[in-house]
Amino acid sequence: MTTKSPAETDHPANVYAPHDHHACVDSAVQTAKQLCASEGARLTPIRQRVLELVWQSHKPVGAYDLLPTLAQEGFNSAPPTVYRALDFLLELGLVHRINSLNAFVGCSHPGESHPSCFFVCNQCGEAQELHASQIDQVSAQVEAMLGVKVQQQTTELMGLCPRCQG
Amino acid sequence: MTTKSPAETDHPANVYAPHDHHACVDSAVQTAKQLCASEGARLTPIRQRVLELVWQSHKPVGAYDLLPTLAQEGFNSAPPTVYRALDFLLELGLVHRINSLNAFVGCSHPGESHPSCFFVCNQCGEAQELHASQIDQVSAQVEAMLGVKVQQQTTELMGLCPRCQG
DNA sequence: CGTAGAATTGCAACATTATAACCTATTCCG
DNA sequence: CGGAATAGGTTATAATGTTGCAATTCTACG
Repeated sequence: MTTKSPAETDHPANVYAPHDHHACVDSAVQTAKQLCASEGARLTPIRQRVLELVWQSHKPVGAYDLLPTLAQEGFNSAPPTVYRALDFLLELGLVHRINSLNAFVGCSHPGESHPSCFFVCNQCGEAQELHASQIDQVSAQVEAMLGVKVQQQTTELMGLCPRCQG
Repeated sequence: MTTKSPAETDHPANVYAPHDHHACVDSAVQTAKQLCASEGARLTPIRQRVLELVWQSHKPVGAYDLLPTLAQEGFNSAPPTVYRALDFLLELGLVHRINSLNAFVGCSHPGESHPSCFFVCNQCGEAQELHASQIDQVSAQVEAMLGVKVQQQTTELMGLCPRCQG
């Protein structure tokens, strides 16, 4: 695989379309390594493995779902281990948390700080990260309306993906 | 208090400004009664009391926070009791759930189905429901972009309210 | 009325998700 | 090296939410 800058990642524009998912995982790990290098953060084996496991599919995954796999692979697998790895990945923006599901999913464009916005299929569970242009305008509009200062923003849309509508 | 249609409720446009909070609670209960009547739903004592308690402030409140008060007042106060009441109120759109806080807050405009959108102050914890015009356009934009069908939508903004920016 | 069916509530146990506290091991860097 | 900072191991527990079933209350309808 050729080296790419963090911005040029191999993620499909629509996860509900067929795609080479292997490339998703590879790309996520590559980007993570670069980001950690540039931030002086350490992508330890546990952290990298948790990142890979989160990326195993586009379905948000619960922290406890990761424990058995980590145990099988000889990693420590107590809850704090996984939560610490996830917290690390969250801080670097490598994963997002889907609050309505208590679950975690890989970020398709880490590095650039951005509001978290996902569509999640109610049936198959796959989540697509979005950069709807309207979303970015919301915080500005709200700041103007209320006189507040927005620090974080997350939007979660649920419904049926193209494959699950028929 | 004069009777009002559900649309004409007594809620301030900005909860961070001083307001007669008693009117918030009264209005919420009145609206709930009307809505239940028109829907053929039963606003039982527990359900009404839970609604009132959720409305005691504009801070989202955890389900377990309600248990001691209900117990003091002679209501049953096991978790299922509260969760059932909250589920009922959620279904009727009388309260919203703030997923990032695992907490519940009164809806200021029940009756009209709408996306849930809140600003929550990271410092004082008070939550303001919003009807940012951009928000309503997001689901249409996402449906067009991905070919999905959106069924629910929630947005949560966190930051500092006018009073807490000092 | 009065009873059948539906909705609601009481209750006990349990499941899931997340964190606290405390200690050891590793890594970084002067 | 040696001390500070970071990361990980371990145990226990907190916080949040659910299941299943029995008992009760309400409602509609004959």
